[in-house]
Amino acid sequence: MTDQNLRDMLQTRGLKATFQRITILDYLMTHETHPTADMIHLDLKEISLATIYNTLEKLVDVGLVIVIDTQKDDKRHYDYYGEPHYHIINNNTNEIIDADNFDVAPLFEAARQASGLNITGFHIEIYGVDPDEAK
Amino acid sequence: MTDQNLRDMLQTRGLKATFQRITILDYLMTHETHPTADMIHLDLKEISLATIYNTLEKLVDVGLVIVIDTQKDDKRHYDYYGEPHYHIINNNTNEIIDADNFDVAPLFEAARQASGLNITGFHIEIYGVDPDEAK
DNA sequence: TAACTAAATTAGAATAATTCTAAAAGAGGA
DNA sequence: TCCTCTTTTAGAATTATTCTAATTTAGTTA
Repeated sequence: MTDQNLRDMLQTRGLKATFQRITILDYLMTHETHPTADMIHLDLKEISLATIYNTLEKLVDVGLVIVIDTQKDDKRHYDYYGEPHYHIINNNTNEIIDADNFDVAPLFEAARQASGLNITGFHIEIYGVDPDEAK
Repeated sequence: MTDQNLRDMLQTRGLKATFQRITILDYLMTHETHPTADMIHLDLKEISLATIYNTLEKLVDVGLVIVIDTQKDDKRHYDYYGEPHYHIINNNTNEIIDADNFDVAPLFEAARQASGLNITGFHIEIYGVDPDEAK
C-alpha cells in the first residue's frame, strides 16, 4: 500500500490526509495485533496519544476501523476493517482471530424482521477455549 | 419468579444467595432496559455501587448475565441472559433490542472450523437505522 | 508560490467508569 | 448457636479516555 493509496483512502472518505492519519492507518493495516490506543502509541511515539484517540475515532466514523471490546481487559482494541469479518476470541490466551467464513446476509434479514430497521453493520465476537484445555 | 427460585439459580451456580445478589438478579430479569451499573444503583440505592459491580461480575462469570458494549457511550450495559440472544442497536435512538430469531449453530461451526477452538459463547450486535430517517 | 482558513495536532489537565482496600457484616455448615 | 469464609461497604485509588486552548498544518485560492 503506497502512501498515495493511503491518502486516497482517507480523502475519498472526507478526511484530510495528515501524516498522523496515514501513519496510523498504515499501522493498523499492517498489524494483525488488534492493538489498543496505548499499544499504537508505544510503537508510534512521535504521535501524541490524544491524536491517536482522535484519529481512531475518525477512522471508526468512516468505517475503515472497528472497535473490539474483548471483555478480557478494560481497553478498546482497534482493527482495520477493510473487509467485514467477525472475531473469535480464545478465552485461554485472549488471542483475537479474524474470520470471514460466514455469510451474514441471513442474520441481517433476521435482524431486519425483528426490528424493522435498515441494517448498517454488525459486530460479532465468538468465544472459545482450546479443545485440549480442561474447561 | 419467587425468592426461592432466585436463590436456587444462584446456589446451583455456586454463588451464595445474598440479599444483594437476589435483588440485582431479580432487577435484571424484570427490566428490559439493559442498564449500566450506575442505572441499577439509582434504582437500588440500598446496595452500594461497589457491590453492584462485584455482583454483576459474578453473574457474568456464571453466565446468567452478559455485558453489552453499545459503542454509543463509555459505559457497560448489562443484560439477563437466560436464553442466548443477540442485540439490535438502533443508531438513531441508541435503543437496544433483544432478538433470538436466528440459529447460531452454523456460525458456531464456521468459528470452530476457522479457529479449531471449542466454542463456548457469542456476542452479536447488529446496528441499524430507522428506515424513515435519512442516513 | 504565497497567503489564507478551517481543520488537525498537541501537552497536559480533567473526567468518570471501574477497581481496590481493609474493616464490618452475613451466609451456610457443623 | 458458633465458626469460618465469603460478601458487603465507603471511600480512596486507578486509569482509559476526553477535554481545553494554543499551535501547526493541509488543501485551497489568488
